[in-house]
Amino acid sequence: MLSNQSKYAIRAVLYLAIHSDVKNKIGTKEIAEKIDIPAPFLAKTLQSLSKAKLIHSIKGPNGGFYLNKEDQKKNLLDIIECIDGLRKFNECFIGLPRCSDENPCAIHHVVKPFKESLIKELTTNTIEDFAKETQKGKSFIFLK
Amino acid sequence: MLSNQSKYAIRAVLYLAIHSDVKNKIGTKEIAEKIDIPAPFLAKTLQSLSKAKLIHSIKGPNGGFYLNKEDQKKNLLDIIECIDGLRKFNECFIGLPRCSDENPCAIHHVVKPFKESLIKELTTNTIEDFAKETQKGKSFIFLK
DNA sequence: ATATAAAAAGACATTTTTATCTTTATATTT
DNA sequence: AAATATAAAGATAAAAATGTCTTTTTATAT
Repeated sequence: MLSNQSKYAIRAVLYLAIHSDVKNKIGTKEIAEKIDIPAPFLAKTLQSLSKAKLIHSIKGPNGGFYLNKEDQKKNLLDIIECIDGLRKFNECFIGLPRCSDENPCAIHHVVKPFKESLIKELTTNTIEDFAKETQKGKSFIFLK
Repeated sequence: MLSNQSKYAIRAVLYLAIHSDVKNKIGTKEIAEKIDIPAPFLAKTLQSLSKAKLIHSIKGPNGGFYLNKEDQKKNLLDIIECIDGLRKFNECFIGLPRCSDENPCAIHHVVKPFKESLIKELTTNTIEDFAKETQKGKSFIFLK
């Protein structure tokens, strides 16, 4: 479904949502260790998110990545869009170039409702919302 | 979501469901042209399906691929399982190794219902069912 | 029997994704 | 101002997915 990179991005952003703010920046090494993903690849990933202003960063000693208040209000589809693009979500399940409601592929009507509701879930819930559930101990972003 | 190969497999199988039977075998070239996908890659794909007995084939002059009555009763998840495996459907949306109902990832509860219903749709409808809708002109397996 | 047409099998090539390493730029601290 | 820690950028490497080509096997038709 998602690329590894998008998965890493989501986990890293949720980690930042829980543990960082403007006063507490976090480096790639810590994040990579805590959510158990390759550090150099994560660095690349966070750079992309930072360039897109979905997260923020400061260089130098005591620098690192963090989410500000606005960043917390973004949603997971913003993250996915930045890393993978939305093609995956929009394109036809069996790869027809012009599949649409008017000219549906053989399984269009079976797949469409799930796509739509999934997108709705990923856009109406904020990063903060997901982070809060994890902070309450109701869900996890790492599991060994 | 699905790999290209799975998408090709589904389209090819639906093509065979509509156009083939034991008396009317179809070669890779015809299928590839009709559903607009690379012929050699399709050949590989059909060989895998054939090996798994999800479709059938005969070598030699007038040989080719076809679906028998039993094959028509199989479902699309069988096809996907043969080509991609089911890992994609079972694994955690954000890549946690031990994500489960008891230890859910941060978005487990948001994603789970869609996965389950999608799997249900892909298993309860047969290949024949999808083919019939296409034969009625209500859906397509190629679209230029 | 022989020739032929098709799938099956296997080797090869390309592209994309994933991952790592090195250098550069920049804030911060001393 | 200098040293340092960190992100940013860029180059390289490895693995997986996608796609192509060649050879072998086998059923059919002649």
